Amino acid sequence: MATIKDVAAKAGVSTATVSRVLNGERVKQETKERVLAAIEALGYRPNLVARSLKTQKTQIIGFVVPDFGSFFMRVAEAVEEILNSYGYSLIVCNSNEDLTREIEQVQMLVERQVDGLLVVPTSSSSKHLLEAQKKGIPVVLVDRLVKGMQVDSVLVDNVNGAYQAVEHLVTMGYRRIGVINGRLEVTTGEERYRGYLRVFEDYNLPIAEELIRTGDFSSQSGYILIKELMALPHPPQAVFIANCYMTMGAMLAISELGIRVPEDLAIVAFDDMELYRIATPPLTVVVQPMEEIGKTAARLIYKRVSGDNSDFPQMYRLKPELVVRGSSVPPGRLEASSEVTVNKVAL
Amino acid sequence: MATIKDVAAKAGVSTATVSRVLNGERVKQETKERVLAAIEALGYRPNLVARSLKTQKTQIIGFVVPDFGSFFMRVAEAVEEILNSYGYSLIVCNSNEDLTREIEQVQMLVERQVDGLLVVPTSSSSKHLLEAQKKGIPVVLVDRLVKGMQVDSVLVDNVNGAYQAVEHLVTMGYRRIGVINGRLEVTTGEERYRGYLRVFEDYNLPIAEELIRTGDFSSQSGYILIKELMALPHPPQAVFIANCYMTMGAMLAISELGIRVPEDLAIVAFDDMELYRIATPPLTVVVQPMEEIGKTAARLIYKRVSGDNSDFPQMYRLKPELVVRGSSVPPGRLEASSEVTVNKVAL
DNA sequence: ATGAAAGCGCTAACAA
DNA sequence: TTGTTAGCGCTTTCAT
Repeated sequence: MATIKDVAAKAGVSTATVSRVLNGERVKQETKERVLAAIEALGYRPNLVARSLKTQKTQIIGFVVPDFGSFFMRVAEAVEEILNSYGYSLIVCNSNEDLTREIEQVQMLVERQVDGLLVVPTSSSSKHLLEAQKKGIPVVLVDRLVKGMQVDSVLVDNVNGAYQAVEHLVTMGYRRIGVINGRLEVTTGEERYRGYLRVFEDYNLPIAEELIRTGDFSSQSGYILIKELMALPHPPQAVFIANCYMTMGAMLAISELGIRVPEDLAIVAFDDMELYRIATPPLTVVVQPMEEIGKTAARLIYKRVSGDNSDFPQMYRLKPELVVRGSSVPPGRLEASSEVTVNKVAL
Repeated sequence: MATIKDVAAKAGVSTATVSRVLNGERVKQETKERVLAAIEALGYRPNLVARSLKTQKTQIIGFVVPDFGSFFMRVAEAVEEILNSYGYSLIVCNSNEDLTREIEQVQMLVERQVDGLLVVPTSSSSKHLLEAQKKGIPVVLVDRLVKGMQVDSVLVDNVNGAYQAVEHLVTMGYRRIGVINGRLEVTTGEERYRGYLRVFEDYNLPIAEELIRTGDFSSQSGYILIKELMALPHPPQAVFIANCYMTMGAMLAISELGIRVPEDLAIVAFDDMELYRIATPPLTVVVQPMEEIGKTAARLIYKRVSGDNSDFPQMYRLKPELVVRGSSVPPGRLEASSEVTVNKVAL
């Protein structure tokens, strides 16, 4: 492959001049044209690896996500778009919700000299992230927090999101409200659970321990736990499910069991997915601003890699939104179920 | 950050020796231990950018996909897993189903000196891919083909997949069968349409032109086109929808219109999604082997970057599978609708 | 078994 | 405005 030397030779100039043309520095118009012609003729493309070694900047941001599911990929899509517009590339890595793998991926990204790191931590272990910071690599936590670490973060107000969801059920008159939690050692799981509890506190309602189940965010656990709940001698009348994968599993179980929603069981879920709208009935959900999470995280890491360390550590708490659809209606007037849908179709 | 020089100094050896330890070459046990101790003490990690510049290999594979939706991400997940096990990293880029962007992404990946390229082409334009090949970068096409180009590819047998889907409807007795096609200039779109047509040919059935609609793979086009079809004076009794996003849009329209499935309209869709199983009724689909596509593509590109050019150009045609669920039942016995589900739940 | 030294392709002082 | 040159951190002959 042609190098800058070949171009220099062909254009009859030094490599420095070619470099200047490449980087848009001042070069005499005529020289510039000769260089450009040589580049064109040779089909020359700069070697970004060499450039990175020299400049000590790769223009790459690493993004470690726990899975390639729709939630994080919608975030990643927004991140990539913003970052590309700034001239950065994104490497998205899958930690598989596994700390060991997360550590490996972070280490690999550090060795690849990424300029910055976006991480959705799988646990509260922070050693590998601290190390990255120590090496001067800015880190921004996305969606989840690692406690006791000074770090930028872009999060969602999970407590109040869950609160709204459960409060919605309570104000409609439900009392036996179950919950399918995610992993409590992950902040999103813990916070959503806290939101659930807080409603009972605020409304001075008793909590039925047997209606509280803790899964691991997987659809499998949603499937199992909803079955456990519904097999109870006195099953819940409503349930709050803490993330989209568990909701998926729960809905499958529900359709297998022939449980009618919302007649037998009202549902409010955290996270929205396109298909929830075409479920029968469409699901009431707490929608997270995925695109905004991505854009905010991208802008923040860009700010840091650009050397702006003001307001460190910066924390964004984006607000989720309750969207009431057919899966939750007042226990009194179930006939109206199909009319409760209030979401605007946004294809 | 510590470099190999620092390690060498600390261990009292040359950088060459440190490099040998790093790369597992023969070094006296005692020396090795001293080097390892120095590495540990300094928290040294090799700079992969420098290594890449020297070895002319980045151990990175680029993967350009048209979107970050569940289909391609499931493929990407499998690709990453295999590639990581070979010591390679993956950069997934979004072309947004847009040729200009695809060209930019390919160019960027080439400049970043990726060792190999996986591409889901957005069109039959091949110039940028030929250029990459010319520079010695192996290219493997995934899911879609570019005609008139000598290139490795991992594809699905779309013609027979679509054929099975439509034949299933025909053998059940349906005759007025509509189709919502994807982009015909993309091979998957064209091949699935061909499969549809071939059934009518083979069964010597007349084709109703007004039941053939061509969209662009987006859920929006599915939404619009199913409405067009159902607004016909003589609407179809069954419809074949050529990909998952259009199916999503179509199902939303169907639920809005209050059309009953399969009573008013039987549906067979290309692509499976987890949520199709919890739709009412669950959807009959042609399932693509996403994981196998990813693994096959990963293994093939690995073979090429490893210098094995045997059997070039190699083409895999993986077989999709028809899974009959509740959205398609013989028009005669609709009462049985909920019993036809034959898929095994695989959570 | 180990070290010296060249060089991968580029950028950035510094000189001219 | 342009050229000369050093050097980013690593690997890899070639010597020793």
